[in-house]
Amino acid sequence: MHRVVLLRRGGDAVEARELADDGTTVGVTSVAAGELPAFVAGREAEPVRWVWDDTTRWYPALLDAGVRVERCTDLRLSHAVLRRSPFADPALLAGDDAAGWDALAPVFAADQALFPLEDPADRLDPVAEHARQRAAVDAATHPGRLELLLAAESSGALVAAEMTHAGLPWRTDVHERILTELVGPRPAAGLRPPVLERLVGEIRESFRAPGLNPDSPGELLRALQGAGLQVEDTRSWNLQQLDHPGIPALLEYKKLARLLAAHGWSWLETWVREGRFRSFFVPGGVVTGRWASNGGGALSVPAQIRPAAIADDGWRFVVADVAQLEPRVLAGMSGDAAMAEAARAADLYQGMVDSGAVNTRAEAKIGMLSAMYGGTRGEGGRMMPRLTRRYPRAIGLVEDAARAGERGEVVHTLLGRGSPVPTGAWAERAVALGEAPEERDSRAERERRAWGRFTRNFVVQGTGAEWTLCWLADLRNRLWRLGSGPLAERPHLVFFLHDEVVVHTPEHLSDDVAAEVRHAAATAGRLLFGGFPVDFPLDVAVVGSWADAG
DNA sequence: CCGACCGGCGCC
DNA sequence: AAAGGGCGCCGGTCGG
Repeated sequence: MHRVVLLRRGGDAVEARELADDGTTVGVTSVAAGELPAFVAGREAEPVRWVWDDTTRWYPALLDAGVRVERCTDLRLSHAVLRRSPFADPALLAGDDAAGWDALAPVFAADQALFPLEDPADRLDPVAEHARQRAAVDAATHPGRLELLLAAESSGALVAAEMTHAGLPWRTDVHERILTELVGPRPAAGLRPPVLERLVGEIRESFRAPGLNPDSPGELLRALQGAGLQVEDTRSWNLQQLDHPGIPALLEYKKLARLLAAHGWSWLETWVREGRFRSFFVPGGVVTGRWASNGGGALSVPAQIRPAAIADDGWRFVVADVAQLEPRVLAGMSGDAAMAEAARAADLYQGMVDSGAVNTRAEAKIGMLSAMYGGTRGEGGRMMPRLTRRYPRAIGLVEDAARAGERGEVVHTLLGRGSPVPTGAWAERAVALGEAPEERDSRAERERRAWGRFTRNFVVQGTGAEWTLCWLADLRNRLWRLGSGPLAERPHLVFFLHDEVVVHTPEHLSDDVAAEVRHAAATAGRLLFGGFPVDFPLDVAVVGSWADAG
Protein backbone atom coordinates (compact mmCIF):
# COMPACT_ATOMS: atom_id res chain seq x y z
CA MET A 1 0.00 0.00 0.00
CA HIS A 2 0.94 3.62 -0.33
CA ARG A 3 1.70 6.17 2.36
CA VAL A 4 -0.65 9.13 2.84
CA VAL A 5 0.82 12.62 3.20
CA LEU A 6 -1.39 15.66 3.71
CA LEU A 7 0.02 19.00 2.58
CA ARG A 8 -1.14 22.33 3.95
CA ARG A 9 0.13 25.86 3.58
CA GLY A 10 1.36 27.68 6.68
CA GLY A 11 3.17 30.98 6.40
CA ASP A 12 6.24 30.58 4.23
CA ALA A 13 6.39 26.86 4.71
CA VAL A 14 4.39 23.77 3.92
CA GLU A 15 3.33 21.36 6.60
CA ALA A 16 3.60 17.75 5.44
CA ARG A 17 1.60 15.52 7.72
CA GLU A 18 2.06 11.78 7.50
CA LEU A 19 -1.18 9.95 8.17
CA ALA A 20 -1.77 6.39 9.30
CA ASP A 21 -4.48 4.20 7.79
CA ASP A 22 -6.95 5.27 10.46
CA GLY A 23 -6.28 8.93 9.69
CA THR A 24 -4.27 9.71 12.78
CA THR A 25 -1.13 11.79 12.41
CA VAL A 26 2.09 9.82 12.47
CA GLY A 27 4.48 12.71 11.99
CA VAL A 28 4.69 16.30 10.82
CA THR A 29 7.46 17.81 8.73
CA SER A 30 7.89 21.46 7.88
CA VAL A 31 9.13 22.04 4.35
CA ALA A 32 10.31 25.43 3.10
CA ALA A 33 8.19 26.53 0.16
CA GLY A 34 11.13 26.49 -2.22
CA GLU A 35 12.01 22.96 -1.16
CA LEU A 36 8.54 21.52 -1.82
CA PRO A 37 9.20 20.19 -5.34
CA ALA A 38 12.31 18.36 -4.17
CA PHE A 39 10.46 17.03 -1.13
CA VAL A 40 7.57 15.74 -3.21
CA ALA A 41 9.86 14.25 -5.83
CA GLY A 42 11.81 12.49 -3.11
CA ARG A 43 8.72 10.96 -1.56
CA GLU A 44 7.42 9.83 -4.97
CA ALA A 45 10.23 7.27 -5.03
CA GLU A 46 7.93 5.16 -2.84
CA PRO A 47 4.17 4.83 -3.36
CA VAL A 48 2.45 7.83 -1.79
CA ARG A 49 -0.92 9.54 -1.98
CA TRP A 50 -0.91 13.28 -1.50
CA VAL A 51 -3.90 14.85 0.22
CA TRP A 52 -4.40 18.54 -0.47
CA ASP A 53 -7.16 21.08 -0.49
CA ASP A 54 -7.28 21.61 -4.23
CA THR A 55 -5.13 20.31 -7.07
CA THR A 56 -5.29 23.60 -8.97
CA ARG A 57 -3.58 25.27 -6.00
CA TRP A 58 -0.69 22.81 -5.74
CA TYR A 59 0.01 20.86 -8.88
CA PRO A 60 0.77 23.49 -11.56
CA ALA A 61 3.78 24.77 -9.61
CA LEU A 62 5.03 21.22 -9.04
CA LEU A 63 4.71 20.47 -12.76
CA ASP A 64 6.55 23.68 -13.59
CA ALA A 65 9.33 22.43 -11.32
CA GLY A 66 9.38 19.14 -13.22
CA VAL A 67 7.63 17.03 -10.58
CA ARG A 68 4.86 14.59 -11.44
CA VAL A 69 2.84 12.84 -8.75
CA GLU A 70 1.18 9.45 -9.10
CA ARG A 71 -1.92 9.88 -6.94
CA CYS A 72 -3.72 12.39 -4.78
CA THR A 73 -6.91 13.11 -2.91
CA ASP A 74 -8.45 16.41 -3.97
CA LEU A 75 -10.51 17.51 -0.97
CA ARG A 76 -12.36 20.23 -2.89
CA LEU A 77 -13.65 17.85 -5.56
CA SER A 78 -14.30 15.06 -3.05
CA HIS A 79 -16.30 17.43 -0.86
CA ALA A 80 -18.43 18.45 -3.84
CA VAL A 81 -19.21 14.80 -4.62
CA LEU A 82 -19.88 13.75 -1.04
CA ARG A 83 -22.19 16.61 -0.14
CA ARG A 84 -24.55 15.64 -2.94
CA SER A 85 -24.19 11.89 -2.91
CA PRO A 86 -27.25 9.92 -1.84
CA PHE A 87 -24.79 7.24 -0.67
CA ALA A 88 -23.36 9.50 2.03
CA ASP A 89 -24.74 11.17 5.14
CA PRO A 90 -24.33 14.95 4.73
CA ALA A 91 -24.34 15.41 8.49
CA LEU A 92 -20.92 13.77 8.60
CA LEU A 93 -19.51 16.63 6.49
CA ALA A 94 -20.86 19.32 8.79
CA GLY A 95 -18.28 21.63 10.32
CA ASP A 96 -17.52 25.27 10.93
CA ASP A 97 -15.98 25.66 7.50
CA ALA A 98 -18.39 23.47 5.50
CA ALA A 99 -19.69 26.54 3.67
CA GLY A 100 -16.11 27.45 2.81
CA TRP A 101 -15.54 24.05 1.26
CA ASP A 102 -18.85 24.30 -0.57
CA ALA A 103 -17.79 27.63 -2.07
CA LEU A 104 -14.15 26.86 -2.80
CA ALA A 105 -13.45 27.55 -6.46
CA PRO A 106 -10.57 26.29 -8.58
CA VAL A 107 -7.89 28.76 -9.66
CA PHE A 108 -6.85 29.25 -13.27
CA ALA A 109 -4.11 31.85 -13.18
CA ALA A 110 -1.55 30.96 -15.80
CA ASP A 111 1.38 32.07 -13.69
CA GLN A 112 0.02 31.81 -10.19
CA ALA A 113 2.38 32.07 -7.29
CA LEU A 114 2.51 28.98 -5.13
CA PHE A 115 1.21 31.06 -2.22
CA PRO A 116 -1.23 33.78 -3.27
CA LEU A 117 -1.59 36.46 -0.63
CA GLU A 118 -5.28 36.21 0.05
CA ASP A 119 -6.80 32.82 -0.67
CA PRO A 120 -10.06 31.59 0.86
CA ALA A 121 -8.58 28.10 0.85
CA ASP A 122 -6.17 29.18 3.59
CA ARG A 123 -9.03 29.68 6.00
CA LEU A 124 -10.02 26.02 5.68
CA ASP A 125 -8.64 23.14 7.70
CA PRO A 126 -7.74 20.25 5.37
CA VAL A 127 -6.90 17.90 8.26
CA ALA A 128 -10.38 18.15 9.72
CA GLU A 129 -12.03 18.00 6.30
CA HIS A 130 -10.07 14.89 5.39
CA ALA A 131 -11.22 13.20 8.59
CA ARG A 132 -14.84 14.13 7.90
CA GLN A 133 -14.65 12.80 4.35
CA ARG A 134 -13.14 9.51 5.51
CA ALA A 135 -15.93 9.13 8.02
CA ALA A 136 -18.55 9.91 5.39
CA VAL A 137 -17.15 7.32 2.99
CA ASP A 138 -16.75 4.67 5.68
CA ALA A 139 -20.39 5.10 6.67
CA ALA A 140 -21.71 5.28 3.12
CA THR A 141 -24.23 2.84 1.73
CA HIS A 142 -21.78 1.94 -1.06
CA PRO A 143 -18.32 2.86 0.27
CA GLY A 144 -16.49 1.00 -2.48
CA ARG A 145 -18.25 2.85 -5.28
CA LEU A 146 -17.76 6.23 -3.63
CA GLU A 147 -14.12 5.42 -2.96
CA LEU A 148 -13.64 4.65 -6.64
CA LEU A 149 -15.43 7.82 -7.68
CA LEU A 150 -13.33 10.02 -5.40
CA ALA A 151 -10.11 8.37 -6.57
CA ALA A 152 -11.11 8.79 -10.21
CA GLU A 153 -12.19 12.40 -9.69
CA SER A 154 -8.89 13.21 -7.97
CA SER A 155 -6.90 11.49 -10.66
CA GLY A 156 -8.81 13.52 -13.22
CA ALA A 157 -7.63 16.65 -11.44
CA LEU A 158 -4.04 15.51 -12.00
CA VAL A 159 -4.72 14.79 -15.67
CA ALA A 160 -6.33 18.19 -16.15
CA ALA A 161 -3.36 20.01 -14.64
CA GLU A 162 -0.94 17.96 -16.71
CA MET A 163 -2.84 18.68 -19.94
CA THR A 164 -2.78 22.41 -19.25
CA HIS A 165 0.89 22.16 -18.41
CA ALA A 166 1.75 20.31 -21.61
CA GLY A 167 -0.67 22.12 -23.92
CA LEU A 168 -2.04 20.90 -27.24
CA PRO A 169 0.55 21.31 -30.01
CA TRP A 170 -0.79 24.08 -32.22
CA ARG A 171 0.66 25.53 -35.41
CA THR A 172 -0.07 29.25 -35.62
CA ASP A 173 1.07 29.36 -39.24
CA VAL A 174 -1.39 26.66 -40.27
CA HIS A 175 -4.23 28.29 -38.36
CA GLU A 176 -3.50 31.67 -39.95
CA ARG A 177 -3.43 30.11 -43.39
CA ILE A 178 -6.88 28.63 -42.80
CA LEU A 179 -8.21 32.02 -41.72
CA THR A 180 -6.67 33.85 -44.63
CA GLU A 181 -8.00 31.37 -47.16
CA LEU A 182 -11.50 31.77 -45.77
CA VAL A 183 -11.80 35.50 -45.11
CA GLY A 184 -8.72 37.19 -46.61
CA PRO A 185 -5.86 38.88 -44.78
CA ARG A 186 -6.18 40.06 -41.22
CA PRO A 187 -7.82 43.51 -41.08
CA ALA A 188 -6.92 46.41 -38.81
CA ALA A 189 -8.55 46.32 -35.41
CA GLY A 190 -12.28 46.99 -35.52
CA LEU A 191 -12.64 46.31 -39.23
CA ARG A 192 -14.01 43.30 -41.04
CA PRO A 193 -11.73 41.22 -43.24
CA PRO A 194 -12.30 41.58 -47.02
CA VAL A 195 -14.56 38.57 -47.55
CA LEU A 196 -16.86 39.56 -44.69
CA GLU A 197 -16.90 43.17 -45.89
CA ARG A 198 -18.00 42.00 -49.33
CA LEU A 199 -20.70 39.74 -47.87
CA VAL A 200 -22.09 42.56 -45.70
CA GLY A 201 -22.42 44.67 -48.84
CA GLU A 202 -24.34 41.93 -50.61
CA ILE A 203 -26.60 41.37 -47.62
CA ARG A 204 -27.42 45.07 -47.24
CA GLU A 205 -28.22 45.29 -50.92
CA SER A 206 -30.33 42.14 -51.08
CA PHE A 207 -32.50 43.15 -48.14
CA ARG A 208 -32.44 46.87 -49.02
CA ALA A 209 -31.08 47.68 -45.58
CA PRO A 210 -28.19 50.10 -45.86
CA GLY A 211 -26.21 50.27 -42.65
CA LEU A 212 -27.54 46.90 -41.44
CA ASN A 213 -25.27 45.19 -38.92
CA PRO A 214 -25.88 41.47 -39.46
CA ASP A 215 -24.28 40.76 -36.08
CA SER A 216 -27.31 42.32 -34.41
CA PRO A 217 -30.10 39.74 -34.21
CA GLY A 218 -32.70 42.44 -33.67
CA GLU A 219 -31.68 44.56 -36.63
CA LEU A 220 -31.34 41.51 -38.81
CA LEU A 221 -34.74 40.13 -37.88
CA ARG A 222 -36.40 43.46 -38.72
CA ALA A 223 -34.58 43.58 -42.05
CA LEU A 224 -35.70 40.05 -42.94
CA GLN A 225 -39.29 40.76 -42.00
CA GLY A 226 -39.11 44.05 -43.89
CA ALA A 227 -38.20 42.03 -46.97
CA GLY A 228 -41.42 40.09 -46.52
CA LEU A 229 -39.93 36.92 -45.08
CA GLN A 230 -41.94 34.87 -42.59
CA VAL A 231 -39.36 34.33 -39.86
CA GLU A 232 -39.41 34.61 -36.07
CA ASP A 233 -35.70 34.39 -35.30
CA THR A 234 -32.38 34.52 -37.13
CA ARG A 235 -31.07 31.00 -36.56
CA SER A 236 -29.20 29.64 -39.54
CA TRP A 237 -31.23 26.48 -39.61
CA ASN A 238 -34.42 28.49 -40.02
CA LEU A 239 -32.90 30.89 -42.53
CA GLN A 240 -31.92 27.92 -44.68
CA GLN A 241 -35.59 27.14 -45.26
CA LEU A 242 -36.23 30.59 -46.77
CA ASP A 243 -36.35 31.35 -50.46
CA HIS A 244 -34.67 34.72 -51.00
CA PRO A 245 -31.62 35.67 -53.07
CA GLY A 246 -29.90 37.28 -50.06
CA ILE A 247 -29.99 34.17 -47.88
CA PRO A 248 -26.86 32.37 -49.17
CA ALA A 249 -24.66 35.42 -48.51
CA LEU A 250 -26.21 35.82 -45.07
CA LEU A 251 -25.59 32.18 -44.15
CA GLU A 252 -22.02 32.43 -45.40
CA TYR A 253 -21.51 35.60 -43.39
CA LYS A 254 -22.85 34.04 -40.19
CA LYS A 255 -20.62 31.01 -40.57
CA LEU A 256 -17.44 33.00 -41.18
CA ALA A 257 -18.21 35.69 -38.62
CA ARG A 258 -18.76 33.03 -36.01
CA LEU A 259 -15.43 31.34 -36.79
CA LEU A 260 -13.61 34.66 -36.71
CA ALA A 261 -15.16 35.77 -33.44
CA ALA A 262 -14.61 32.48 -31.64
CA HIS A 263 -11.39 31.14 -33.18
CA GLY A 264 -9.86 33.93 -35.21
CA TRP A 265 -6.62 35.88 -34.86
CA SER A 266 -7.43 37.18 -31.40
CA TRP A 267 -8.03 33.61 -30.20
CA LEU A 268 -4.58 32.71 -31.47
CA GLU A 269 -3.01 35.64 -29.64
CA THR A 270 -4.81 34.89 -26.42
CA TRP A 271 -4.59 31.12 -26.18
CA VAL A 272 -1.64 29.89 -28.22
CA ARG A 273 1.86 30.43 -26.87
CA GLU A 274 5.10 28.73 -27.81
CA GLY A 275 3.33 26.39 -30.17
CA ARG A 276 0.79 25.14 -27.64
CA PHE A 277 -2.93 25.79 -27.13
CA ARG A 278 -3.26 26.19 -23.37
CA SER A 279 -6.62 26.34 -21.69
CA PHE A 280 -7.81 25.08 -18.35
CA PHE A 281 -9.76 21.88 -18.04
CA VAL A 282 -12.20 21.88 -15.14
CA PRO A 283 -12.89 18.42 -13.69
CA GLY A 284 -16.30 18.22 -12.09
CA GLY A 285 -17.20 21.52 -13.76
CA VAL A 286 -20.54 20.14 -14.96
CA VAL A 287 -23.19 18.89 -12.51
CA THR A 288 -23.22 15.51 -14.22
CA GLY A 289 -19.51 15.05 -13.58
CA ARG A 290 -18.41 15.94 -17.05
CA TRP A 291 -15.51 18.33 -17.33
CA ALA A 292 -15.91 21.95 -18.27
CA SER A 293 -13.18 24.20 -19.59
CA ASN A 294 -12.06 27.70 -18.87
CA GLY A 295 -10.56 29.78 -21.60
CA GLY A 296 -10.28 29.31 -25.30
CA GLY A 297 -13.44 27.28 -25.68
CA ALA A 298 -11.39 24.12 -25.38
CA LEU A 299 -14.35 21.77 -25.53
CA SER A 300 -15.72 23.29 -28.71
CA VAL A 301 -12.74 23.63 -31.01
CA PRO A 302 -14.45 23.54 -34.41
CA ALA A 303 -13.47 20.95 -36.97
CA GLN A 304 -12.56 23.79 -39.33
CA ILE A 305 -9.38 24.69 -37.43
CA ARG A 306 -8.36 21.26 -36.14
CA PRO A 307 -5.85 20.89 -38.99
CA ALA A 308 -3.71 23.38 -37.00
CA ALA A 309 -3.30 20.83 -34.19
CA ILE A 310 -0.14 19.14 -35.46
CA ALA A 311 2.20 16.84 -33.56
CA ASP A 312 5.83 17.89 -33.07
CA ASP A 313 8.53 16.60 -35.44
CA GLY A 314 9.23 12.99 -34.59
CA TRP A 315 6.00 12.82 -32.58
CA ARG A 316 2.47 11.65 -33.36
CA PHE A 317 -1.02 12.03 -32.00
CA VAL A 318 -2.89 8.96 -30.93
CA VAL A 319 -6.54 9.98 -31.08
CA ALA A 320 -9.05 7.60 -29.51
CA ASP A 321 -12.77 7.91 -29.03
CA VAL A 322 -15.35 5.54 -27.64
CA ALA A 323 -18.01 4.51 -30.08
CA GLN A 324 -21.49 5.14 -28.60
CA LEU A 325 -20.29 5.53 -25.03
CA GLU A 326 -23.60 6.43 -23.45
CA PRO A 327 -25.79 3.58 -24.72
CA ARG A 328 -23.04 1.15 -23.71
CA VAL A 329 -22.89 2.67 -20.26
CA LEU A 330 -26.66 2.41 -20.05
CA ALA A 331 -26.48 -1.28 -20.95
CA GLY A 332 -23.87 -1.84 -18.24
CA MET A 333 -25.48 0.11 -15.43
CA SER A 334 -28.92 -1.36 -16.04
CA GLY A 335 -27.60 -4.88 -16.51
CA ASP A 336 -29.61 -5.15 -19.71
CA ALA A 337 -28.33 -8.34 -21.32
CA ALA A 338 -30.06 -7.73 -24.67
CA MET A 339 -28.57 -4.27 -25.01
CA ALA A 340 -25.17 -5.58 -23.93
CA GLU A 341 -25.50 -8.19 -26.66
CA ALA A 342 -26.07 -5.44 -29.21
CA ALA A 343 -23.10 -3.62 -27.69
CA ARG A 344 -20.89 -6.57 -28.51
CA ALA A 345 -20.76 -5.28 -32.06
CA ALA A 346 -18.30 -2.53 -32.90
CA ASP A 347 -21.37 -0.53 -33.94
CA LEU A 348 -24.00 -0.82 -31.22
CA TYR A 349 -26.73 0.60 -33.43
CA GLN A 350 -26.00 -1.98 -36.12
CA GLY A 351 -26.05 -4.58 -33.37
CA MET A 352 -29.59 -3.51 -32.54
CA VAL A 353 -30.56 -3.98 -36.18
CA ASP A 354 -28.87 -7.38 -36.46
CA SER A 355 -30.72 -8.67 -33.41
CA GLY A 356 -34.02 -7.68 -35.02
CA ALA A 357 -34.88 -5.02 -32.45
CA VAL A 358 -35.22 -2.30 -35.05
CA ASN A 359 -35.24 -2.12 -38.83
CA THR A 360 -32.52 0.40 -39.61
CA ARG A 361 -29.41 1.86 -38.03
CA ALA A 362 -30.93 5.34 -38.25
CA GLU A 363 -33.94 4.14 -36.24
CA ALA A 364 -31.67 2.62 -33.63
CA LYS A 365 -29.70 5.79 -33.21
CA ILE A 366 -32.60 8.21 -33.05
CA GLY A 367 -34.49 5.87 -30.74
CA MET A 368 -31.61 5.55 -28.27
CA LEU A 369 -30.95 9.28 -28.32
CA SER A 370 -34.62 9.90 -27.60
CA ALA A 371 -34.50 7.44 -24.73
CA MET A 372 -31.48 9.15 -23.19
CA TYR A 373 -32.50 12.77 -23.83
CA GLY A 374 -36.22 12.45 -23.33
CA GLY A 375 -37.25 13.23 -26.87
CA THR A 376 -40.78 12.14 -27.61
CA ARG A 377 -41.50 13.81 -30.89
CA GLY A 378 -41.28 12.28 -34.30
CA GLU A 379 -39.62 9.04 -35.15
CA GLY A 380 -37.61 8.85 -31.91
CA GLY A 381 -40.75 8.96 -29.82
CA ARG A 382 -42.45 6.36 -31.97
CA MET A 383 -39.53 3.97 -31.37
CA MET A 384 -39.96 3.97 -27.62
CA PRO A 385 -42.57 1.21 -27.15
CA ARG A 386 -40.53 -1.11 -29.33
CA LEU A 387 -37.28 -0.34 -27.50
CA THR A 388 -39.01 -0.75 -24.16
CA ARG A 389 -40.19 -4.25 -25.09
CA ARG A 390 -36.78 -5.27 -26.37
CA TYR A 391 -34.60 -3.57 -23.74
CA PRO A 392 -36.81 -3.33 -20.66
CA ARG A 393 -34.05 -2.84 -18.13
CA ALA A 394 -32.14 -0.20 -20.08
CA ILE A 395 -35.19 1.82 -21.03
CA GLY A 396 -36.71 1.23 -17.61
CA LEU A 397 -33.67 2.75 -15.94
CA VAL A 398 -33.90 6.06 -17.80
CA GLU A 399 -37.69 6.14 -17.46
CA ASP A 400 -37.39 5.63 -13.72
CA ALA A 401 -34.84 8.43 -13.53
CA ALA A 402 -37.22 10.73 -15.41
CA ARG A 403 -40.16 9.90 -13.16
CA ALA A 404 -38.04 10.38 -10.03
CA GLY A 405 -36.95 13.79 -11.27
CA GLU A 406 -40.55 14.76 -11.97
CA ARG A 407 -41.37 13.89 -8.36
CA GLY A 408 -38.61 16.23 -7.23
CA GLU A 409 -36.35 13.38 -6.10
CA VAL A 410 -32.59 13.12 -6.39
CA VAL A 411 -31.13 10.53 -8.78
CA HIS A 412 -27.57 9.25 -8.85
CA THR A 413 -24.95 7.78 -11.13
CA LEU A 414 -23.60 4.26 -10.76
CA LEU A 415 -20.77 5.41 -8.50
CA GLY A 416 -22.99 7.72 -6.47
CA ARG A 417 -22.80 11.23 -7.86
CA GLY A 418 -26.11 12.82 -6.94
CA SER A 419 -28.22 15.16 -9.02
CA PRO A 420 -29.00 18.61 -7.64
CA VAL A 421 -32.16 19.08 -5.60
CA PRO A 422 -34.67 20.91 -7.78
CA THR A 423 -35.46 24.42 -6.63
CA GLY A 424 -38.22 25.50 -9.00
CA ALA A 425 -41.60 26.52 -7.67
CA TRP A 426 -43.12 23.39 -9.18
CA ALA A 427 -40.99 21.17 -6.97
CA GLU A 428 -41.90 22.97 -3.74
CA ARG A 429 -45.58 22.93 -4.50
CA ALA A 430 -45.54 19.30 -5.46
CA VAL A 431 -44.02 18.38 -2.12
CA ALA A 432 -46.10 20.78 -0.05
CA LEU A 433 -49.49 20.20 -1.56
CA GLY A 434 -49.33 16.82 -3.18
CA GLU A 435 -50.94 18.29 -6.24
CA ALA A 436 -52.67 16.03 -8.69
CA PRO A 437 -51.54 16.37 -12.29
CA GLU A 438 -54.71 18.12 -13.41
CA GLU A 439 -54.22 20.80 -10.74
CA ARG A 440 -50.84 21.84 -12.03
CA ASP A 441 -50.61 24.83 -14.28
CA SER A 442 -49.00 24.30 -17.63
CA ARG A 443 -45.85 26.27 -16.92
CA ALA A 444 -45.11 24.27 -13.80
CA GLU A 445 -45.88 21.12 -15.74
CA ARG A 446 -43.41 22.07 -18.47
CA GLU A 447 -40.75 22.74 -15.86
CA ARG A 448 -41.46 19.42 -14.20
CA ARG A 449 -41.07 17.56 -17.49
CA ALA A 450 -37.90 19.48 -18.25
CA TRP A 451 -36.44 18.45 -14.90
CA GLY A 452 -37.36 14.85 -15.65
CA ARG A 453 -35.45 15.06 -18.92
CA PHE A 454 -32.52 16.43 -16.98
CA THR A 455 -32.49 13.60 -14.41
CA ARG A 456 -33.09 11.06 -17.19
CA ASN A 457 -29.97 12.28 -18.95
CA PHE A 458 -28.05 12.82 -15.70
CA VAL A 459 -27.78 9.13 -14.85
CA VAL A 460 -26.41 8.22 -18.27
CA GLN A 461 -24.23 11.24 -18.96
CA GLY A 462 -22.91 11.12 -15.39
CA THR A 463 -22.08 7.43 -15.44
CA GLY A 464 -20.48 7.94 -18.84
CA ALA A 465 -18.31 10.61 -17.25
CA GLU A 466 -17.33 8.10 -14.57
CA TRP A 467 -16.31 5.59 -17.20
CA THR A 468 -14.12 8.17 -18.93
CA LEU A 469 -12.57 9.25 -15.63
CA CYS A 470 -11.55 5.64 -14.95
CA TRP A 471 -10.26 5.37 -18.52
CA LEU A 472 -8.18 8.55 -18.17
CA ALA A 473 -6.83 7.59 -14.76
CA ASP A 474 -5.61 4.18 -15.90
CA LEU A 475 -4.33 5.51 -19.22
CA ARG A 476 -2.35 8.25 -17.49
CA ASN A 477 -0.37 5.69 -15.52
CA ARG A 478 0.10 3.40 -18.51
CA LEU A 479 1.50 6.28 -20.57
CA TRP A 480 3.90 7.22 -17.78
CA ARG A 481 5.28 3.69 -17.69
CA LEU A 482 5.87 3.66 -21.45
CA GLY A 483 8.57 6.32 -21.35
CA SER A 484 11.27 7.75 -19.17
CA GLY A 485 12.35 11.19 -18.04
CA PRO A 486 10.12 14.23 -17.56
CA LEU A 487 6.43 14.16 -18.43
CA ALA A 488 6.88 16.12 -21.65
CA GLU A 489 9.37 13.57 -22.97
CA ARG A 490 7.05 10.63 -22.42
CA PRO A 491 3.76 9.91 -24.16
CA HIS A 492 1.26 12.21 -22.42
CA LEU A 493 -2.35 13.31 -22.64
CA VAL A 494 -2.89 16.66 -24.32
CA PHE A 495 -6.64 16.78 -24.85
CA PHE A 496 -9.85 15.25 -23.53
CA LEU A 497 -13.31 15.81 -24.94
CA HIS A 498 -16.02 13.85 -23.10
CA ASP A 499 -15.43 10.56 -24.93
CA GLU A 500 -12.24 11.26 -26.86
CA VAL A 501 -8.59 11.59 -25.85
CA VAL A 502 -5.55 12.90 -27.71
CA VAL A 503 -2.14 11.57 -26.68
CA HIS A 504 1.06 13.24 -27.87
CA THR A 505 3.72 10.57 -28.21
CA PRO A 506 7.17 9.96 -29.65
CA GLU A 507 6.52 8.31 -32.99
CA HIS A 508 8.25 5.02 -32.13
CA LEU A 509 5.86 4.52 -29.21
CA SER A 510 2.62 5.28 -31.04
CA ASP A 511 1.61 1.64 -31.52
CA ASP A 512 2.28 0.95 -27.86
CA VAL A 513 0.17 3.95 -26.93
CA ALA A 514 -2.67 2.71 -29.13
CA ALA A 515 -2.55 -0.64 -27.32
CA GLU A 516 -2.52 1.02 -23.89
CA VAL A 517 -5.48 3.20 -24.77
CA ARG A 518 -7.46 0.02 -25.47
CA HIS A 519 -6.24 -1.73 -22.34
CA ALA A 520 -7.27 1.27 -20.26
CA ALA A 521 -10.76 1.19 -21.78
CA ALA A 522 -11.12 -2.47 -20.87
CA THR A 523 -9.97 -1.67 -17.34
CA ALA A 524 -12.54 1.09 -17.02
CA GLY A 525 -15.30 -1.28 -18.10
CA ARG A 526 -14.28 -3.84 -15.48
CA LEU A 527 -14.00 -1.21 -12.75
CA LEU A 528 -17.54 0.02 -13.33
CA PHE A 529 -19.40 -3.07 -14.42
CA GLY A 530 -17.33 -5.95 -13.07
CA GLY A 531 -17.92 -9.11 -15.04
CA PHE A 532 -21.02 -7.85 -16.84
CA PRO A 533 -20.22 -8.34 -20.51
CA VAL A 534 -20.44 -4.90 -22.07
CA ASP A 535 -17.74 -3.84 -24.51
CA PHE A 536 -16.25 -0.39 -25.08
CA PRO A 537 -14.64 -0.54 -28.50
CA LEU A 538 -12.48 2.42 -29.48
CA ASP A 539 -11.76 4.14 -32.74
CA VAL A 540 -8.01 4.71 -32.55
CA ALA A 541 -6.00 6.67 -35.10
CA VAL A 542 -2.28 7.43 -35.22
CA VAL A 543 -2.04 10.74 -37.04
CA GLY A 544 0.10 13.80 -37.60
CA SER A 545 -2.83 16.17 -37.23
CA TRP A 546 -5.89 15.96 -35.01
CA ALA A 547 -7.98 16.72 -38.09
CA ASP A 548 -6.91 13.43 -39.68
CA ALA A 549 -8.54 11.30 -36.98
CA GLY A 550 -12.03 9.89 -37.29
C1' DC B 1 -19.35 53.04 -17.79
C1' DC B 2 -19.75 48.16 -16.47
C1' DG B 3 -22.04 43.81 -15.49
C1' DA B 4 -25.90 40.71 -16.54
C1' DC B 5 -28.46 38.79 -19.85
C1' DC B 6 -29.80 37.08 -24.51
C1' DG B 7 -29.59 35.05 -29.20
C1' DG B 8 -26.92 32.23 -31.55
C1' DC B 9 -23.73 28.42 -32.46
C1' DG B 10 -19.47 25.54 -31.73
C1' DC B 11 -18.50 20.83 -29.28
C1' DC B 12 -20.01 16.11 -26.96
C1' DA C 1 -51.27 19.17 -26.06
C1' DA C 2 -46.54 19.26 -26.10
C1' DA C 3 -42.83 17.31 -24.67
C1' DG C 4 -34.12 17.09 -26.87
C1' DG C 5 -29.52 16.51 -22.22
C1' DG C 6 -24.86 19.12 -20.97
C1' DC C 7 -21.48 23.03 -21.70
C1' DG C 8 -18.42 28.03 -23.17
C1' DC C 9 -18.14 32.05 -25.53
C1' DC C 10 -19.08 35.76 -28.84
C1' DG C 11 -21.26 40.42 -29.92
C1' DG C 12 -25.21 43.00 -29.02
C1' DT C 13 -28.33 44.88 -25.84
C1' DC C 14 -30.20 46.70 -21.73
C1' DG C 15 -30.49 48.28 -17.02
C1' DG C 16 -28.26 50.08 -12.98
